[in-house]
Formats: sequence, structure tokens, C-alpha cells
Amino acid sequence: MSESARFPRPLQRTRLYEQVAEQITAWISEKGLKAGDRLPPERQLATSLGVSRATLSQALVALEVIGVVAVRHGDGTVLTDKPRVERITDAIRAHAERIPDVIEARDALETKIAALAAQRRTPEDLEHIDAALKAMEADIEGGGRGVQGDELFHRAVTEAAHSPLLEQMMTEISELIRETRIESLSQPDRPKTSLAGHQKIADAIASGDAEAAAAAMHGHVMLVSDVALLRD
Amino acid sequence: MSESARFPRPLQRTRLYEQVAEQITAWISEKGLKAGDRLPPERQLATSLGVSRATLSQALVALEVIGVVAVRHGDGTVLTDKPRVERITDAIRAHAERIPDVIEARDALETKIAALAAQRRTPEDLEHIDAALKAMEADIEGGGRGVQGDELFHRAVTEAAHSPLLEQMMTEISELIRETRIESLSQPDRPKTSLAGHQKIADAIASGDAEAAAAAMHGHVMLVSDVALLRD
DNA sequence: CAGACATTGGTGGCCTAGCCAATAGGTCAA
DNA sequence: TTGACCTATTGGCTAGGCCACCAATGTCTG
Repeated sequence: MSESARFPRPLQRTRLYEQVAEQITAWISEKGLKAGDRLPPERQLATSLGVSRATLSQALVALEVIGVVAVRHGDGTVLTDKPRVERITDAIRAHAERIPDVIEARDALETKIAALAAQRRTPEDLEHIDAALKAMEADIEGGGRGVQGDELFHRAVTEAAHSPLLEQMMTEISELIRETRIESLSQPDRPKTSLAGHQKIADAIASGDAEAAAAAMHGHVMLVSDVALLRD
Repeated sequence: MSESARFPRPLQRTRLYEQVAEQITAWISEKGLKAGDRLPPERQLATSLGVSRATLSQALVALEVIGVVAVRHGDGTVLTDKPRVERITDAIRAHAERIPDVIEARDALETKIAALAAQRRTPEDLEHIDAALKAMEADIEGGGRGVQGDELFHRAVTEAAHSPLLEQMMTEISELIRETRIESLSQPDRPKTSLAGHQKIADAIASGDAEAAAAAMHGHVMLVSDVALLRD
């Protein structure tokens, strides 16, 4: 190889790994690959792309940083669905544990999300929300705290809003929210109260009442807020 | 180390390049390096970090993707002036131009931000807001569209909210907002209307009325929304 | 002397070759 | 069935080398 000197350089100082990364993403969407699907082994991919393993590795690092794939030692390279956008999370955590900040951000995002969900939810969305509600209920009756159901519920509502940007932002702070969530649900009787709050939100969304949904969500987040603030 | 058996799941899959990247960033902030400053040559850095050049190269790719450094062939590795998190921007833009999504996200964030600003603004914050207002006014009277003043105003309000997480999120979508902003202010008479809206927001913030500030901001964002939607 | 050109040292880009380490899945004995 | 073990497969990382690029310096020419 290496007859590239022939071309007058398309103005771009494109690094090889960038081209490789683009080809890979193109290949992914072309093949319609989804989260969990595997990329070919590095050695094979490298030869089929006509680059060295080192360069391919750089491309994979780039894709990993962006959050497109997850490279697993000894296993393979797997497509990621929920990109690891932990940058913000890390930044915040590194600075200081600021629970109130998280509450504020959550309130801002989820209130709007609830309102949008009330307007846009499809029957499928309502099913998901209901399923999450039932899961949480079952867990609590069994003595659990309903943490997983709680998370499912909020994710279902977020998806029902059908707003990619807001969903992305929720994903970014989801990890921070999780911490406050666990704390909140650890309070006695809190799970039941929380469940009731969820039901109220779900009802408003189901009935298409955006204002009521927003209000219910706001109240719910504030409830969690109280608890979180107690620990200071 | 390596007593990770303590935790059932964590399973530390730290890739070498990640550690290297962290060490480099640590070294950067430790040395207080700024944009334009140079990192040591790869070979030197590699040996001093005790890794191969290939691994160091991966770390640099990661940092390049994040936007911390720019690697220049034949010249060296230079710190970038934009430690930005353009991930979202890129992701959205790559997918499709979704103006409505931006409006929604902006509404969610800025409504909350306005409310917080009303409660937390310091005298300095009010000064900044007022200065932005005046700048926009002067620009418009001079026949301009007040784009810069508009941006200044929203940034000042965001800072007045004193909420790092929300501020971070605003930064992330600021570029997307800018596009809609320019479009909106291109409409005849829109600059004046927009200025009036800003004044209303500023007054509410100054008087400490959170609800009024939120309502005013919401109305303002919706105004922009109308315009943006017109172009479809 | 001034400007164009060639040289050179330093830097990153990319490759080849190879060994190490983790994982999954099979085999076989208890 | 269960558990320990083996092994093929796959990624992780290193070493060493050659090439391309850039900037500064030196050199030649007009």
C-alpha cells in the first residue's frame, strides 16, 4: 500500500482513525445493528478495512469515548445503546456532591417531560408506564423499596415525551439521580408515598392533562428533595 | 491494589489509556497549562509515563475526541481552548436538525433557571443582566438585531441561578440555541418584542418573584418557538 | 543584501510482529 | 448435576521501525 502521495490531499488532515471510525459507524447503520450486537474481531475488522490493528484500536477508543461501543477484553466489541455520557456526572462528582443541584436539574427536566408526555404518549408508552407502576407496587408489597420500578417509571415517562434532547439530558444525570433515589426510598413509608405520586403522574399523562402532569411531577420531585436535604 | 473482590459487580475494567488520559489531564491542571500550551513529545511522554507510544496515542485520541487537545502532525500536541462538551450538539446535529427539540429543552431549563435566578440573584448578577439588556437595546436602536446582547442576557440569567448542573446543560445546548436565536431575531420587529420580553424577565428576577420570572421566561421562549416553527 | 531554495532535526502517523491477559464454552471427573 | 480445568478466541499492550510533516536554519542565487 501507500501510494497515497498520488492524491493532492483533500485539504483535510484527516487522521486515519477518524476515517475508520466513520466507516464503522456507517457500516453499523447500514447493517442496522442495534445495541448488544457485536462488531467483528479486531484482527478481522482491521484487515478488511485495510488498516493495522493499532489504528483500528484508536478508532475503537474514539467510538468508546463517544459512547457508541463498549470494548470488552477477551469478549469482543459490543454496540452500546445508552451511551456512557458520564462526563458530566464525573465532573460534578469530582467537584463536590451537590444533591440540591441534581434536584433542580431534575425538576427542570422532568416537569417539562411530564407535560410533553401527557400530550404525546402513545398507547405503548402508557403500557410501559403502567408496567413500571405494577412492578414497583409488587416489589413494595413484597417488602422491597421499589427502586428498580421507580427507575423504570421515570424512564418510561421520559420516553413518552418523545424528545430526544431532553431524554439525552436525563440520561446524563440519571446516575446522579439514582443516588438520591436510593436515599429517598430508604426512608420508611416513603416507597408507598412515592408510589402514590407516581400513580398521580401516570393518571395525568393518561388523561392528556399536561398541566396536571407537570404539577404532579413537580410535587414528586420536591418530595424526594425534602428527604435529600435532610441529610445535610 | 486489586482487592476488588469486595464488591460483587464493579469489576474494574480500567483500560490503560484511560489512566494515562487522566494522568495527563491531572498533569495539565497541576501545571496550570492553558490553551495553546504544548504537551511534551509523544516519545518522551510515553517513557515518562511508563507506557508504549501506542497506548499514549490512544489516550491522546481520547483526549482529542473529548476536545481537550489537538494533535498536530509534525508539530506537536497542543491544548485546545474549548474543553467543551459538544457531544450532544454533535449527536443531535448528526441525526437531524430538530429545532422543536431544542425549544423544548430550552423551555425546560430556562424556565427553572429564571425561577432560581429570582431567588438567588446577587447585586452583581442584576448588574450583569442589566448591562446585557442595555447592550441589546443600544444595538437594536443602531439598527442591529441584538444577537449578542440576547446571548449575553441569557447567560447572565443562567449565572444568576447559581446552579452548576443547569448551567452546564445550558452550555451544552447553547450552540443549538444560537442557531434558533439568529433565525428568530431576523424577523422584522422581533428584536423589539424580544427586548420587551427580556425586560419583563429582568424585572421579575430583580423583584425576586420566582413565579413571574418563570412565566416571563416561558413566554419568551415560546415566542421564539413560534418563529422557528414557521420555517417548516 | 534580499529573497528563494535546500537541508535538517524534531514530531506525530501508521505499520508489523509478537506476547500477555481475559473471557466463554467445552470436557471430564466427582 | 456440579465443579474444576483446558483451550480457542479475542482484546491489551509493547517494541521497533519507517514514513510524512513542519518549522527553523543554512545556503545559494540574483
